[in-house]
Amino acid sequence: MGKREEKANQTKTKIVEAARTLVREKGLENVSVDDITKLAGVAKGSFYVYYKKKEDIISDIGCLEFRYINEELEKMSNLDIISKLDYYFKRYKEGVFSLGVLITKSWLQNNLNCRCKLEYDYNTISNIINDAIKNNELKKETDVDSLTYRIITILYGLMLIWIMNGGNIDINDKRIDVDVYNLLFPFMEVKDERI
Amino acid sequence: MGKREEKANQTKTKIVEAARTLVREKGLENVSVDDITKLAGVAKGSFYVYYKKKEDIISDIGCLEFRYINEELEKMSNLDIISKLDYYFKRYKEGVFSLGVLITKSWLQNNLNCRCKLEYDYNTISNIINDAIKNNELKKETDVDSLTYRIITILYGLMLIWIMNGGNIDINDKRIDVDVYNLLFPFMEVKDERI
Amino acid sequence: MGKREEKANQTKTKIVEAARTLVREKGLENVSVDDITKLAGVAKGSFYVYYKKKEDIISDIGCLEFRYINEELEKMSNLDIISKLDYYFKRYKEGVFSLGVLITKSWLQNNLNCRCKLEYDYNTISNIINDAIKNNELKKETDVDSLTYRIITILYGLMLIWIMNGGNIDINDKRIDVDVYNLLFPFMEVKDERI
Amino acid sequence: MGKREEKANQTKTKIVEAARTLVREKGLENVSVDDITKLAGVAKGSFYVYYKKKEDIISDIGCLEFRYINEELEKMSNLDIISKLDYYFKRYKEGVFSLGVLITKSWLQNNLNCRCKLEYDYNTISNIINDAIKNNELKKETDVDSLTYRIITILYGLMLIWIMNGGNIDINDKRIDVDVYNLLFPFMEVKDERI
DNA sequence: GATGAATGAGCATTCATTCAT
DNA sequence: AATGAATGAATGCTCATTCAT
Repeated sequence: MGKREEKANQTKTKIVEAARTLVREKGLENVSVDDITKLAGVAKGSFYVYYKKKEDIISDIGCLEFRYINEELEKMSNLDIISKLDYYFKRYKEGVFSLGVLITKSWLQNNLNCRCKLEYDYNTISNIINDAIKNNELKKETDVDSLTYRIITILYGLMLIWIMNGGNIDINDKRIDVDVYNLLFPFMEVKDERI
Repeated sequence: MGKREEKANQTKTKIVEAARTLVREKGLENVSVDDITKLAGVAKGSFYVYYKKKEDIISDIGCLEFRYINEELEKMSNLDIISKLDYYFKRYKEGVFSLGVLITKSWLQNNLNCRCKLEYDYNTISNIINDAIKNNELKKETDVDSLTYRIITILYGLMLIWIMNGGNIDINDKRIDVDVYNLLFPFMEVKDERI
Repeated sequence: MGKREEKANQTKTKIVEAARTLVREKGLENVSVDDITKLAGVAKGSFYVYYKKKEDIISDIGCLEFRYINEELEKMSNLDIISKLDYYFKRYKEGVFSLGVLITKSWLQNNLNCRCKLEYDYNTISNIINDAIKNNELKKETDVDSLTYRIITILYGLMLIWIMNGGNIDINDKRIDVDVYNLLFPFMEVKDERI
Repeated sequence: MGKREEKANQTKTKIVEAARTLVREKGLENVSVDDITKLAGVAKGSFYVYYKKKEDIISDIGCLEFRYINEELEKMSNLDIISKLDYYFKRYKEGVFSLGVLITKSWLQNNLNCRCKLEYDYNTISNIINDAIKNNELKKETDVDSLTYRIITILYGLMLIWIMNGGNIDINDKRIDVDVYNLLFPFMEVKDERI
């Protein structure tokens, strides 16, 4: 990477980090491009070197956090589905938790119309389920589509509750706990003796 | 009702209906007070006769729809919990459905910071559960708080998925179907022979 | 006075008193006709029964206070000029004092363009001076016009200083004290032995 | 100065000059930002590049004029107090005169609540007086505070009279003339033989 | 690439005034 | 005389975006 390229990268990083800080505090709608570039210590115009529209920066702020989760999941292929989903729920909650209410809210609002996040999450979860079917953890006749949606529903429901609570809910609060075992119970191949 | 009062009512109705139409199409943030009053065929200032701030109209547009549900539930006290919750989920989806994506989105965004809706829904559902415990439908030791949150989680998750799909999901689509029986199974007093 | 007339008078009185209270607190420019009529407990339209324009109420609020002074002065014709002016300055300060900063400010601002107040005060003072000349208290060659202006200058200067201090100056504070004797000294017929 | 900077300066100047013209004609309250920028031939938004609020421009319009006076006074330290005060009154009147009624009125109204101008003028005048005491022009026991206020009272009274006359009073009109000698007479160290 | 002055459409909100009842 | 719903012009201010340097 040449010096020029390096400097450019620095500028972009400064902008993203400033934006992240401000959006976390006040939410995207209450942060102006002016605020961002001022905090970043760069010129207003520089913002538009990297982003066409103000909103375009959101994906750089928020998605990153969630992408980590999926990358980590890929390295856990040898674990059973319950462990994977437990982990997934745990990390998801941590993601929302660490991002803060407002950043999540902004991210939510700016993605509310596009299906991209939904599709992304769908793929992650359906992959986990398909793997489990291949490994005979879940019944062959499991309706992957339905089960995936059932899980996403819970995921998004948790996110919304957390936001509506203003973020004032502990990550381990039992009210937002998910009982993965009971969730999967009807679909499991070899019934466990538990219960 | 005198002539004056009647006319005043008409004016407010015109405004709410115009607002409803526009917000449904474009979302509150993209609708100006000017747009609303122009469509309603009244003066801009008339809007402020009835609402102090632009956002204040949202509750008149949206909340009504959801309140109906709860009123109806009260009339169903003789039914069993599964029927009640089935009905509740069905009506909730219909509510979101008939309101349209954007109106729901607006409503959501303008209520995201206050816990009022969460509390309202919490009360409705925990009442249903408590009734079921009294009627010996659910185990005495059921953790009402947890179960209520589990149901709300699904409710809100569904709402979010539906919105993220841009409203293009059929109300009967099995992906957003809720299996109330399985949901309650671990808490039921007399185990059914099913499964 | 008939019953009708009496009621009408009550309404007007309510309006003036409400306006007075509000203007005293916030200044006319920050008080709307709505505020006034709401506090008065009458309909907005009633305001326009008595006043053509919003500003028209100011004279009813403010001038009254100052008119008293002049009426009182007329009853003091037998006193010497120094007593009269001492009294005049004292009452003027009391007037500004009791009206409050904002009402005075409003009154000032709404009369800044018209000469009426200036003329009114001019007449009052020049009358006092002319009387004094007749009574041989002041020299026959006294330039009435100049002396009147000299006194008004001090009067208005005091008022302005008082306002600029936000009204937080004591009515007896020596900084806004006027030494009438020294002021008149060069114009007095029979030099006093004082000093 | 770079081209950019130079241009920026031009823009600000255009705005101030346009504002000055309009405020002189109609008073700040009757001039909109739109009017100003239209006359200046710049975009409305440009106004807010230089001023946060509309009122903020007043100081740029008005204060300048008065600051000149104080700067000039500093260069006159070798003159006697009567010359200095004569000069001060003369320049003050000229300042108000050249600013126009409405600009002064605006400036007055926007400073009426803050003591800054009063304090500024207080300092200027008390400096002159203290110098005079040091130079044995005035008695050592002179109450500086009182005398300063006495002078300011006249200053502000003159300003108010001038404004109330709609500016239609000649700067040399004897009615707004100040007899500095008589004003200082009681405080002078070595009594002149005049009178 | 970086800058930041300039833009100008856009918008929420206020409020004096009117007039039918 | 009293009402208060309706009016709609007026206005301060924001801010995403452009572009000459």
